[in-house]
This record gives sequence, C-alpha cells and structure tokens, in this order.
Amino acid sequence: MREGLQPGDRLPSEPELIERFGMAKGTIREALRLLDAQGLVKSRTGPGGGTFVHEVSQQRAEALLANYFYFKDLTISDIYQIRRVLEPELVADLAGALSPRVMEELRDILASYSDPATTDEEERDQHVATLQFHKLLADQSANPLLSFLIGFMLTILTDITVYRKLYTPINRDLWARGLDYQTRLLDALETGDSGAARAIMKAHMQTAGPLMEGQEAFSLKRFLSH
Amino acid sequence: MREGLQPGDRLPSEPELIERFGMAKGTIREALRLLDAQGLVKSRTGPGGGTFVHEVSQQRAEALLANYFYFKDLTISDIYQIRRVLEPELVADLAGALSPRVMEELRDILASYSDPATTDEEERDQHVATLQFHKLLADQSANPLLSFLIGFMLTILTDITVYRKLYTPINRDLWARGLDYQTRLLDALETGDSGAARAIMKAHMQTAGPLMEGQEAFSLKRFLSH
DNA sequence: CCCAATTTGTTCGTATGTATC
DNA sequence: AGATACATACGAACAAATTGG
Repeated sequence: MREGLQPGDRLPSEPELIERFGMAKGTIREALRLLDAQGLVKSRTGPGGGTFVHEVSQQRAEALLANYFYFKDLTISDIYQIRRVLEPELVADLAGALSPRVMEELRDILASYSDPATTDEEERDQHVATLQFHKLLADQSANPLLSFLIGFMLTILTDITVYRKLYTPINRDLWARGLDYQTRLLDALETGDSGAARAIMKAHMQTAGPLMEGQEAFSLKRFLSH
Repeated sequence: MREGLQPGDRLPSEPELIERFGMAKGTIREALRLLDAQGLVKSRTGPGGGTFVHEVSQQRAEALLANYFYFKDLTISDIYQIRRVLEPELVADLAGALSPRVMEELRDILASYSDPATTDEEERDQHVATLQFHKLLADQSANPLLSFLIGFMLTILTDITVYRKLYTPINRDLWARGLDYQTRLLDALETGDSGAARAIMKAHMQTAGPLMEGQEAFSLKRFLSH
C-alpha cells in the first residue's frame, strides 16, 4: 500500500525480500501467506512469475466474512430483516438504469421457472434461480457496499438451499405470487418507475420473510466451510 | 471445522502436524499462517502454548472486509444510503429492550457533546462521540448481521473523521438538530415506542445524509491500512 | 531467582516443481 | 531441447518466549 502498488504489479521476488528485510526465506514466505489468505496477492511460479498484487475478489471477501458469522448465531430471519430494507433500496436505484442486455437476462431467469415445480429437486433449482435473479440485480448497483451486502446474503441463502432442503414444502400459491411480484418488478424497472419498483420489492420481501420465520432457528455453521 | 473444534481448543502441535500430514515444518507453518490471517487461530509460545482456535473478532472481520473495498470506489454517500435504512431498523428493534446500564451510557455520551464545539479539534471529537453513540446502539442488536454491518460503516466513518478533517465546517444549526434528534430518540427507546424511534432515526439520517453528499466523492484507499 | 522443559519462531542450505524463452 | 527464473518444499539446527519447579 505504501508504495502505491496496483493490482497486477509485482512484489519483489523472494530473494529480494530476503535481502531487503534481512530475514530468512521461511519468514518472508509466512508473511506472503498472510497477504495471500487475505486475497491481496497471488503467486505464480516460473520465469516472469512472482507474487502479484491482486484485487480482493467478492468471493474471497464473502468467505472471510462468513468466518466471522461461523461463531455467531445468525438465523434466516436475521438475514431477511436486512434484505427487507436493502433490496427495495436497490431496485429504487436501478429503475430506468438497466441495460437492455441485463433486462433480457432477467427475463430469461424468470422464464426458467415460469412453470410450477413438480419435484423437490426442481423446486430447489427454482429457488436457486430466484436467488440468481436477485443477485443479478445486486450486481448492477453503482453502490459497491449495497451490491456486496446483498450478494453476501444471497450466497448464504443459496448455500443453505443447495446443501439443505430449506424450502422443502412446495407452495404453489407462494410460487404464483413470487412470479407475479417479479414480473411487475421488471415492468417497473423498465419504465423507470422507481417508487413502484421499491414498493413491489418491499411487498415481495414481506411475504417471503415471514415464511422463513417458520423455519427453525439454526446457526449457519455447517454451511460455512471452504 | 471437520473435527468440531471450538474456540479455545488446541490444534495439534507443529511436530504433530508434521507427522500427521507428512510435510515439512515450513509448509505446516505456512498453512497455519493462512488460518492466522483469517483470524481463526492464535498461537502462543512456551509450555502450554500452541495454536488455538479463536473466534474471529469483529475488528478482524472489519479489516478483512475493508480490504475488499480498498479496490472499490466507495463514497461517503454510498455508506449513508445504507445507514439511512439500517439504523432506523436497528432502533425499532431496540425500543424498550435496552438495559438501564446501556441507557445510562448513551446519556453519558450525549452529555459529552451537549455544548457546541469551539475549535475544529473539539468539533472532530464530538463527531467521533456521536458515532460512538450509534456504535453503542448497534452493539445492542440481537441480529449479529445488523450489528456488524452498522459497526463496519461506523468504523469507516470514524477513521475518516479522525485521519482527515471530514466535518470541518462547524455548523451550529446542524449540531443543535442532531442533539435534539438523539435526545428524542433516547426517550422513544426508553418508553419502548418502536415506531417513534424508527421515525426519529430516519429523519436524523435524512438530514445527516445530504450533508455528506456535498463532500467531494473520494475513495477510501488512503484510510484503509492496517 | 534461576534453571529446565516445552512450544512456537527463525535461519540456512538444498532440492524439486513449473513456466518461459 | 535446454537453460533460466521463479515459487515451493524439505530437513536440520538454533533462537526466543513462556511456564513450572
């Protein structure tokens, strides 16, 4: 940081660091591992190789943050409490600002679950797809913090959905209402009606939220492993 | 994780790990450094020492997450967009649920800036104190995610306030209004009026927010260093 | 107060794997 | 195909810190 290195820039080679800091190879390598674990550098072997500054990926940041919650009793309803306020905020920003390319992608995802699921497995896949719908929206935000936070919550919810049958009871009524919400949301986003987008998402979150409260409270420990 | 180790539990000693995985000392130590950097273990020398599982501290989690935003163009107004919706949610939860002990602490903090600042330095200290007021509230939440997110934003804002004269122009009107908001908020929290607490905080955030928008947009790079 | 045992921390020398020219 | 420049891994030794006798 002090030397203003940018992603892609090469750190001094190990022998150079040994020379510069007057330390042994092992010590230098342990130090580099500390940066490695934080996702700040990546190393490559061979000529032209070395250790390079690397932008911390969203995936890495999510994994590191998940470690923190490994020791906390975070529940599904805790997550929904945050989603309930952040996602309406998100779509209010996005109304009228989405590219045709993204709009099309959103419609594609929506189409992937336009028919009710018939099996538990199909049901699970559809739920993952709805989460992808929200994820794609989150990725469009100009606010990196908002984008990350929603993405983080969606990753947790997706992991839980995949590794555990979270949404087992098939509920056709809920499915129909969710589909209706998202269809109307797309319209509001396209026409640029920020207020409507916010209201629709808010209502959507308020129906999805209480459903989760019914689930037993449980810690996320078993899902957070890398 | 696989062996269900809890915070405080000891990992095998280095010689044991060397034996168990059939690897050299340096390799084992680099692996332990990876866990160390994530805040998952701490090592102590001497008899009775070793490497111990450790709960990831909030401070560490914040620092690791800050690394992610080091490469993003996060602005003050991005942060306020999130605060604006999360902090009202926080105080709505907290209304009527705070211990007399905490209420007293909150009043103490409030009292520490009950007189208008006369110097820039005093002004800065008062702003840090107002952030502490919010931090103390965040710490009371039963929702670990909500608690962490607000705490994270407050840490960033505090760092900026301390290391840079963010709030330089002394604005007595704003000071008076902020004090009024917080006083009324304390009353609402004490009487357990959840709706009022939410409304007051919302209004508070909406006056503080636009003030920040006036600040030039800038990245947080220079502040995020550990 | 000092000594001895235990455990992590550090060093050095060497060898191996890997990618590039 | 071979030389070169890297990171990666190994092994033996020594240093430093902490604890208990």
